[in-house]
Amino acid sequence: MKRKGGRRDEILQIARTLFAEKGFEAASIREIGDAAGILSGSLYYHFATKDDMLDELVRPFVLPLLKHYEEIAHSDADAPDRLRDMINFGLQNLVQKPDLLKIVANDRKFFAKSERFNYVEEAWQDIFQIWYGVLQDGARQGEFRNDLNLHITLRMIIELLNGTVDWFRPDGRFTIEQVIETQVALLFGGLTPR
Amino acid sequence: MKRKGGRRDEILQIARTLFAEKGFEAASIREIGDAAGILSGSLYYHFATKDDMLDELVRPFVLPLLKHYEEIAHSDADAPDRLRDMINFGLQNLVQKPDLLKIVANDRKFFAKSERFNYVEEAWQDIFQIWYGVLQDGARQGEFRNDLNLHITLRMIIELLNGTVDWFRPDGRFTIEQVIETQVALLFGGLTPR
DNA sequence: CCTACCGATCGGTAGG
DNA sequence: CCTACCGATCGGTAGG
Repeated sequence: MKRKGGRRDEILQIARTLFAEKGFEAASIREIGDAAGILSGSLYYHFATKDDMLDELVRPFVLPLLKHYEEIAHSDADAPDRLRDMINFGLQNLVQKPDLLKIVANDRKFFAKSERFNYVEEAWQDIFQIWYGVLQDGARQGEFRNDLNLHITLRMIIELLNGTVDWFRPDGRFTIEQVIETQVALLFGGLTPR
Repeated sequence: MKRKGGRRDEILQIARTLFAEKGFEAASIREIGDAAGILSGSLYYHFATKDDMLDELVRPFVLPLLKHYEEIAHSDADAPDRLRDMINFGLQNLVQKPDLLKIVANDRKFFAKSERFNYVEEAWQDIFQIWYGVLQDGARQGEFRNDLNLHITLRMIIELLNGTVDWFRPDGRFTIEQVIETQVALLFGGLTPR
């Protein structure tokens, strides 16, 4: 009885892979069907629409993501430690759920223009606010430099993390730990030797 | 006689806008026709294929771009100055030709998979190599820290610049000079006060 | 889950 | 540059 949704879940995971690879709109239901060994029309026995498949994948990913960032940001560590923790979490999350992060990061235009998926863009905005708060705290406490435009700095950090989605491969030359170390070192210390 | 291509060029500039806005594949020839006040079929009086339109836009943009980076990289300034110049050029270029940079940065997947447009991805690879050389020079000369993984650092810098394409607006809150200043300051000096 | 479709849209074309 | 199309592909459906 628990196994009833087994096939359904298999299809959903196949869709996840294709959405991440080609983008949601570019991935066709015929490709999903082919990969699942099924006719495209038969997908509609399991799911009402293509959008439903996306929603079922993305919703349970985005909301906990936001919640986790909130938890880190509201801990009582100092701003540099919280920033480190957020970078660490963001990149570890990339390794654990690369497909979902790719979808959510690369299809932002689609989510933003779709009423149904507005919550994804809203979650991004919330996450940005959380990062911004940490930057602001650090600048006020003198833990970060106060001569930087924080909005631009925030954009830079976000691009940095979301951009990593498109080149990092777990089986590649670098471990995620190396990437985290380099990104934290560069972000905190800069290129110039001290 | 010189005005013969006037209409043709108008259409090309309309296509440029739409390719940048929606991505090359998502922008349809019907949208281009509509925006030009023409039927989609009539576009083929001016251009043989949709790919031709893209090629005519992208080729004369990409090759000089690569050449310009090469010139900066081969100047006899020290590595930090060359890096500054490259960032400066990259961001000024973003202001002057935002559409073309968006196309070339955002449709990389398409260019990479298309044989005809391989030269775009190759130009990116060449540009990355140029940046990498400057980073390497600086690290060897002791002008940059030597404890950073340069490959990962390079990725970070590229993402930083290409990511700016998606949020910077010339009519927005920040001037490009502010963005350049912040990016250079953060990249060279880091978040931690000295 | 298959058979057999649907209307809409895609890039592109022949003939004027 | 328009008229009037083409075959291919899209997301989705009725009936079994």
